[in-house]
Amino acid sequence: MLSIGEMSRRSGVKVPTIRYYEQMNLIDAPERSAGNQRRYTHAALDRLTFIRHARDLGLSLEAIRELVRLSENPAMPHDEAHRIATSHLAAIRERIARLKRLEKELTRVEANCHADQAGDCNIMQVLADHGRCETEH
Amino acid sequence: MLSIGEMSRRSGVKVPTIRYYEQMNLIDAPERSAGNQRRYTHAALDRLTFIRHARDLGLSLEAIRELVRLSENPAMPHDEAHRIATSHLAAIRERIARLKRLEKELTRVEANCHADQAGDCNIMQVLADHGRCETEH
DNA sequence: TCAAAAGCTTCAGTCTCTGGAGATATCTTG
DNA sequence: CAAGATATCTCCAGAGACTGAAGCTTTTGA
Repeated sequence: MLSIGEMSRRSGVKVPTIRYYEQMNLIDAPERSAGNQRRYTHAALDRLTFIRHARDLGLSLEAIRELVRLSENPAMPHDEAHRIATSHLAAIRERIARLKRLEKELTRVEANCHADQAGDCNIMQVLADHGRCETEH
Repeated sequence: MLSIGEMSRRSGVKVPTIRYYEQMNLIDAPERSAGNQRRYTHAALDRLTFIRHARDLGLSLEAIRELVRLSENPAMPHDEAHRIATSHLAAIRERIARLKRLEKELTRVEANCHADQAGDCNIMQVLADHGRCETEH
């Protein structure tokens, strides 16, 4: 049995956020100790980690709620889960591509920016010039 | 002179968001038409695009406000701008790495998921198993 | 055993938008 | 030029996803 702090440490989700997820019905209310403190199972930790990763992926809590529901109901056809998850894939790829470009530029900047004034600083250039990039917005 | 809708189309920032940025002092209040509608210069469009990209990068509006202030004051040393921007670089790289991993896995899933039930669906596996991944949280 | 650390509930606040209502302005086309 | 469609205006409320503080109780560990 894990305390909420232990859950937080292991999942990377902050304590108040875990309570928030419980309130939002993303995770089940766990058992309580004699003194009314939350005590989680390892299954609960797995679910929380699942949520954490789905959030990293950019899924909304609503989408995650749907996925969680489906995963608890494994007799249900998976088309729905697929639809929810894949509907985010294009957006994710777009985000990755943009971030990768910016990362490359920023890395270059970091390596060789020797300007003495903000106006000459590459970082400004990167952020400003990127406006003329080919990505459609 | 650009209308707010034109600004929105060209920058990819929604109309209410542009007004919000004005209210938050991220962009200057533009001139108005005789009928009180906002009319923007191309410089304003550049600035908005700058903000858009900085947001994509994950900078907070507060950080952007600082950068904007610096970029308007090009006589000021750029260490500050550098500090603000580079302070996000590690986090960005981390995000990219995580997203890349997940994208790879999701792509694989998309290509060959033929399960009939949610319990067998790779997407669930990906999200759940990723909990055992090497990334520290 | 007893103090420090962790947890509890409640509630308010933050950040970054986003949308609706109702009124006004601008553009387009007949 | 008139009229109708479309775009803007302001104001305000709400959403989504947390986050933190206050004041109190429980657990832990030296």
